[in-house]
Amino acid sequence: MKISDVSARTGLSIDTLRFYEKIGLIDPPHRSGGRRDYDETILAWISFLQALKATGMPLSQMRDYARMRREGVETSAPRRRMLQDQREVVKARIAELQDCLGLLDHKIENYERIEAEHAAEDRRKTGTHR
Amino acid sequence: MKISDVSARTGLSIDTLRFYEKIGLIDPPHRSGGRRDYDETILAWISFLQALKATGMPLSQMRDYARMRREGVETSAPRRRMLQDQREVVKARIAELQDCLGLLDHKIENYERIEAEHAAEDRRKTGTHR
DNA sequence: GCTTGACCTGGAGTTCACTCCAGCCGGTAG
DNA sequence: CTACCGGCTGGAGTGAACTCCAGGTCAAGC
Repeated sequence: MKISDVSARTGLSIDTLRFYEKIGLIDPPHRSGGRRDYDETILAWISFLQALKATGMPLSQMRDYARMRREGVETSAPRRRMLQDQREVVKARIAELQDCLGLLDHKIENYERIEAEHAAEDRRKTGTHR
Repeated sequence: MKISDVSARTGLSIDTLRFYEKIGLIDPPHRSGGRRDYDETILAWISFLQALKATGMPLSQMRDYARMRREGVETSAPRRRMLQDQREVVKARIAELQDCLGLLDHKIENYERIEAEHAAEDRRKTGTHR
């Protein structure tokens, strides 16, 4: 698979793929004629990276995870711990967002009330009552 | 209230408060002897800003909101719409994070399984079976 | 055989949201 | 009176995560 294929299938730009390789998130793929030649397994890994990113994990931590993954099964425990920690982060974030949702709902209701009053005011002024 | 008080009560640094003022998120407060002198109402506004920020809204949008707020009640509708849009953003983000949570749980279980097998393997090797 | 287009590299530039700094001022404690 | 503290300004610097660019290579199509 060419880099353009990986880009199309993952939604990451070609530049981002090379950037991720440079910082150690993605293993350097084989080359054919100087060009990167990825195998299919990269897609699952990238989609996992995208999920970690979606959780808000910084690239630096993702890089640590990727490094441990390369080191094999003996790093299983710390990797699991990383994911467990991240799960707590995500839970906390969800709770925070739910609080925000409540506040937004409250504010929106407030605006609706104000707009209704304002409209009533307008009707009274223009004499279009009832 | 001095800037250091506002900083202490909101958790925003003094630099951040001045920065928010510079970009138009916070109205320039009165000055006493050249120093900023905030009144209590600033606290509610900043806490609302912090909530918007927590939803992931960029400062540029928050600045638009702040500008409309200064313009008064006739901007009520667009402000309400902003908050409604942001509510959808937040809902989508919560859904995304919940998906991530599921993936993390799955991965963590996987690690637990692998670690259990690995431990079993170790016991067999060292002859400490059962 | 020449042009085109995809890919390569190293490095510079961008955006966002701060954060820090030098140099200045003015009120207060010793 | 002077030394210090907290605040002031304009502007530079930071870190994260890309994004873009110049200049080069190479295989394939016409």
